Amino acid sequence: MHYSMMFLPTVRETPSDAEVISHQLMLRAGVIRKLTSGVYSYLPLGYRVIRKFEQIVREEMTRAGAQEVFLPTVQPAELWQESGRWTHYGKELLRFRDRHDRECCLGPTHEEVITDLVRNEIKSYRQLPLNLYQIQTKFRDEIRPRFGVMRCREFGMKDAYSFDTDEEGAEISYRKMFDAYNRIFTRCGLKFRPVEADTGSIGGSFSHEFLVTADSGEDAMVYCTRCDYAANLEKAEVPRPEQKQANAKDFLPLEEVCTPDVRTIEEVCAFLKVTPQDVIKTLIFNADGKPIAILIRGDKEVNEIKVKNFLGCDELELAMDDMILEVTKSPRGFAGAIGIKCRILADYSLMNMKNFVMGANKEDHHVKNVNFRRDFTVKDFVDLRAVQEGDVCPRCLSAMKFARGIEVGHVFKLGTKYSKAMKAHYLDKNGQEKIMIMGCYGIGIGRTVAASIEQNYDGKGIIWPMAIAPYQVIITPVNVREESLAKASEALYQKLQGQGIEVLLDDRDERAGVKFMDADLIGIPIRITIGPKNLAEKKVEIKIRRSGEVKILGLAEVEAFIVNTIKEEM
RNA sequence: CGGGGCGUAGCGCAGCCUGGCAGCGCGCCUGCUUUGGGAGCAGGAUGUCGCAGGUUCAAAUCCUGCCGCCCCGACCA
Repeated sequence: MHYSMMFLPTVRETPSDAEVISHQLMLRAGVIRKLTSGVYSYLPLGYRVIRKFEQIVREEMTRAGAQEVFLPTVQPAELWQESGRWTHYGKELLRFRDRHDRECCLGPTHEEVITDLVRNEIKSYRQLPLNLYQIQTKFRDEIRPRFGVMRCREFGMKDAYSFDTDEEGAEISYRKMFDAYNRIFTRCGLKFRPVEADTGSIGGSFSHEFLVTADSGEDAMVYCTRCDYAANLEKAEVPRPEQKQANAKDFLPLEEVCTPDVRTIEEVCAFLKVTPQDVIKTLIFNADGKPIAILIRGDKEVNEIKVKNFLGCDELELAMDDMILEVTKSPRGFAGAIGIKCRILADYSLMNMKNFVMGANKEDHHVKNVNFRRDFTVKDFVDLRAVQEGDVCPRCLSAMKFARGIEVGHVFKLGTKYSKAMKAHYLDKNGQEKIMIMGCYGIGIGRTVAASIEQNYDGKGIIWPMAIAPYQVIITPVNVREESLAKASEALYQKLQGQGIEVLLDDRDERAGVKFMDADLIGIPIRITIGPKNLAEKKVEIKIRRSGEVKILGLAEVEAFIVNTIKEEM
């Protein structure tokens, strides 16, 4: 491509509304432009990157045995009503009516459509397993789009869906996708980590997120410093402490104390001269309209997702004052387990506590020296708390570290959530009707590209990894008005293109400095500078964008060197 | 949806408080000079000051309503 012909608007100044580096650089380097909130156009340079990444995804999907399909964007409400998600998906699902007043939506994901397709065509175990994937635009009406293409409303996504006859088959399908994802992100030169994750509204039983490590990432994870345990913070488990037999002889007498206007843990500790480790927090939640009390040690925080998953409820929020009054007979700030009028869940952190402090379910009162069994009983201790700095690995008890990342891929074992609701059945060897076992596997296309920039940039601009670079080489004649330079550049351009190399020839009548700046900004991995001094000796300069390394090579050696360098970096 | 901010030339912004000629830098166009890290000089074009209404002799500026965008939170994966 000749740069002078290319629609590649670069911008010197940083647009004021771009917060993260990838967003700023994508705008500056002419990769994307915004149309409206959360909706972006990809310009030629950006679209080349997208297509290169998609190509890698296609190759690895094919290698893993998946077949590409192309599915509708507009979907009828009936399908979503069948799966139950018409009511459950919420406002992110953009709904509208067509001219016949039929309810429709824009597909935010395609489980319903694919399940419908497969149930209509697949009848026998002989036709399974099957893995179909699509690379398409999806729409989620995000409450607040942000970070450019990273969290937007309209976005490109690869989704694969697997159908198996049984659990073992589903495990194999899942593993294949898991491996494929590792290959895909490795090929793109990304530093990433698969972590155990919560399944959220997609549903299902088991899941991994692929997080590209970046401080700007929206996801927090913990990982073990010794074994390979890594989990999203929402999912991260806490090891179950060993339960020691409490000796009733150590129990001090229960004592109610007046604590006027003392509500928070800090206030209680200051007032009673105890530490947060001596106090039990009693939090009243509203779970689908029913009150539930969560007991947790004063220095810990509740992980609401764990509570939600344990209860299997749809909605969970801290209770309003009227509900608190109803179950504790006291205002907010004095809840405790003794005599409370609702179900109680206790976190692991309480297991070996004795003589602790908690609310008295009475205004301006707390109780001291509370003990299990004697004062109240807990059926079972559950892991309900948010992992904190200092927590150890649930698998091997070694130290864990915190990190942030960008979710670029997510694999789910769906089980029968959709196949059951939508009756995706097949006949097994014995002529028995069985439900298919499903999995789904997504990759955010634009988001991965943005994540790659978050990991590959410097003060001058983007540094594309070779595998997804829009062009592998940029040829920069220092002055196109000098015919010898222009000619030599054009000749080299033709020669490299003949080798199948993707080359951008900067034939603009611009000053050298401008061209260098643009070449750095748009992040082409290899720059060949053609200047008068070197050319007089039949030499050119090669500069590697990432390392800044410079080489002077004879014209005859250039081709081999470039071919080699590209091969090494792919 | 709650809180905050912004909307003035293609981009980045000043002007608004205290009403009185529509500005600056970059970019763009023309010419000359310059040509290996965002050139210099000279000349030039570009505005529904987000939209609508109101106050006023006079509104970018004050008032009301609406729209759009950004940030924080809630939400979502």
